[in-house]
Amino acid sequence: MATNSNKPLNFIEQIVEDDLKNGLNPDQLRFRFPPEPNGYLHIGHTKAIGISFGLGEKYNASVNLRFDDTNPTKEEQAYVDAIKKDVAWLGYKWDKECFSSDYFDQLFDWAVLMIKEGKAYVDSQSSEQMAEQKGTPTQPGVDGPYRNRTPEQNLALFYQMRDGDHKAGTHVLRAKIDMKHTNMLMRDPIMYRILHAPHHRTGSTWCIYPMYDWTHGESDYIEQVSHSLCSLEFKPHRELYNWFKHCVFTYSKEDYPALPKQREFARLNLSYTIMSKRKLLRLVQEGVVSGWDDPRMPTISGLRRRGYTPNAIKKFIETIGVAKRDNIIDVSLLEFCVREDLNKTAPRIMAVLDPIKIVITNYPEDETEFLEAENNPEDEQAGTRKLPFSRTLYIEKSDFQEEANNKYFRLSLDKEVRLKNAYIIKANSVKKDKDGTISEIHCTYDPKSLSGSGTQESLRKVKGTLHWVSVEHAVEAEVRAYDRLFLHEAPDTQEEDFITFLNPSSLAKTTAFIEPNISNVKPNDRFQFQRIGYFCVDQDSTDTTIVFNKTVGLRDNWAKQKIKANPKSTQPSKQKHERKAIDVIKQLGKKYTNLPEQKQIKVKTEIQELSASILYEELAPLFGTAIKKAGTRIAVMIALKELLKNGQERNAVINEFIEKASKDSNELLAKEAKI
RNA sequence: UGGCCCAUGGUGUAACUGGCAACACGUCUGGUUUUGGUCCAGAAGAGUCUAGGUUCGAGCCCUAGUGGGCCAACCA
Repeated sequence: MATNSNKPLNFIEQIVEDDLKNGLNPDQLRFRFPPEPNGYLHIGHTKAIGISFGLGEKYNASVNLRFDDTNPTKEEQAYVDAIKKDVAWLGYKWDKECFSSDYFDQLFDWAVLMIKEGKAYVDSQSSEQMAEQKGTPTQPGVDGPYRNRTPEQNLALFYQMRDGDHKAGTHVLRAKIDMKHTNMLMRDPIMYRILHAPHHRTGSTWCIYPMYDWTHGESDYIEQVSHSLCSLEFKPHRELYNWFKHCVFTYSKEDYPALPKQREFARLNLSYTIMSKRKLLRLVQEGVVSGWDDPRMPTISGLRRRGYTPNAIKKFIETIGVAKRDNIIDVSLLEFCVREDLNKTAPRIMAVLDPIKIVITNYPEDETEFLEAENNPEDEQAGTRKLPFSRTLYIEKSDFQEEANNKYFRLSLDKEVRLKNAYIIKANSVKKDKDGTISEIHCTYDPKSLSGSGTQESLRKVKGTLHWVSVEHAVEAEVRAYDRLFLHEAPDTQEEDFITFLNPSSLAKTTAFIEPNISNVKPNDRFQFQRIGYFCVDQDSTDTTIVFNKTVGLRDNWAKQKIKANPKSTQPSKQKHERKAIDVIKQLGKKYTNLPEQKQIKVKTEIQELSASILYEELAPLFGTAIKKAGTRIAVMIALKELLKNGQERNAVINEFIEKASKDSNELLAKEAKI
């Protein structure tokens, strides 16, 4: 596998490398992505997917897709299917498709062994009672009344639980660990609960279901996963993960010789959006969005429908890195990644979103010309197409102002502008409605200025180039433009209900006029509407109306300039001089390292004395006692820091110090090196 | 009155395990351009949460503090 040797390793890769160095056989490397099928995958999952599958690719190791399906009340086959579709769409290939429910028998057998060993017991209290005995993070728990049932009693009850003899909530199986443990999860965690609910895979076979902690690690173990990677909030679970892991290892080390290792990374947070399945589900259920695949959703299916590409998403995940500190990544980075990809691949077309009519008065009434246009200037293979041009055209309303200053590169009266792939035109007059709104712009064109014709006129430079579309030939289409779903940068972190931060105008539907070369488009086809942004064909398109989703706008420096107030002040760093002085000392130290060992001690003292004495001489007048007391280099540091708070001439003083110190020290070093 | 984790430009990640804090996005300049896109060239912006300590030398090691996060579901 081609590993990027010059790219620094993230801390997880570091761990893998260390394990390999310490004797782990590369063949034993195995990873897994373990979603619960209770919702759709979102961009946050993509990070987890990218980490585990990325490791799989890097080390040529297999990666399982495992559905953590231990809670039948929340899980559905439909989610399983959606998840598989999303992972496959991203371009990852899993080795085995696994289900935690496949291990229910094995888990049960192990639980029986644990009961026999006295490591698990049946508790028959209410959840409230158990919660009370559990204590709090700051207070230890106490043992419950059923904690010392005999293995025989426990076993009998456990079988009854399995056989459906008890109602939900009456009994649970608990691991017997330590009710006073500082880690709450170790205070006799529940392993099984009774749930008379059908499971999407095991049907009504079971009425007891294992809990996350008593399933996840064991599933890793059964699949012989080497590195079980999850997000930071599972860190406290690691201790329990290891406890269970060692229990089952004693029962099955012949069958499953290797022990998995759980490691945790910080999950992804994206600005202006939420990343919790529960909250996303609420948006769907309350009809805030049209579904899990609404293009405003941060779900993979939403991003797909919005026009994002797997490449763009992968690039994004690669760029954000992996670490352990909380983070909020700005959406602008995601947007950069799609633009970068789409710029290279999306064919360009002309589309006018907010039209105003122009009439080219010196162009023949019923003539139509077909002009040649490049499909993608970034891709020579993309070829060209023909664009119909006629006397009456639409241009963008925002591309015309009756009067404008010369910062405005677009069309205004008596000014010239080029129509992309066509002619240079000049605006002569406007026609207005009774209420004063402009209904038509009357222009004249320069017939010799046709793009690509090679004439002198065609080579003339004009400031602006506009996109346009022939009124007669244009195709109408619905365009859906999206904005961030939330107005708050981090709606997840706020006390208030996240719903209150919804952006009321996150969706804007308009009718656009588009060049006619779009008759054969199909859903998911992506285009660049020139000068506007990237758009893709939505699945809602019909035979009569095409629907486009706006993926992302082009970068727009013009819009920025208009908004811009004033840039920040640029203050040079105040401490430049001080830093430089410190660097000199460091450099002297470095050179000293290169000396033979016997000389180091001698030179070291000399350097110290030297720098101290220089500073003393130069700075004592300014600082007096602080410096006088100091006989070592540390005093130099102190003095330099003091400088920060004092007089004006310090820069000159320090400059002198730097010069003198380096000169003298270098001489000294040179001399010592020679001797 | 606990345990665990984390702290580096505006954002996100680096820093070869101690040697002049780098990369990407974003921002700003200039150039090219028939997309105010792309591309090219350049700039500004942090001295690494604070205070001590170890060291010739600390973002990296030690101590204490501060700030943030996670942990008390028969959820995962």
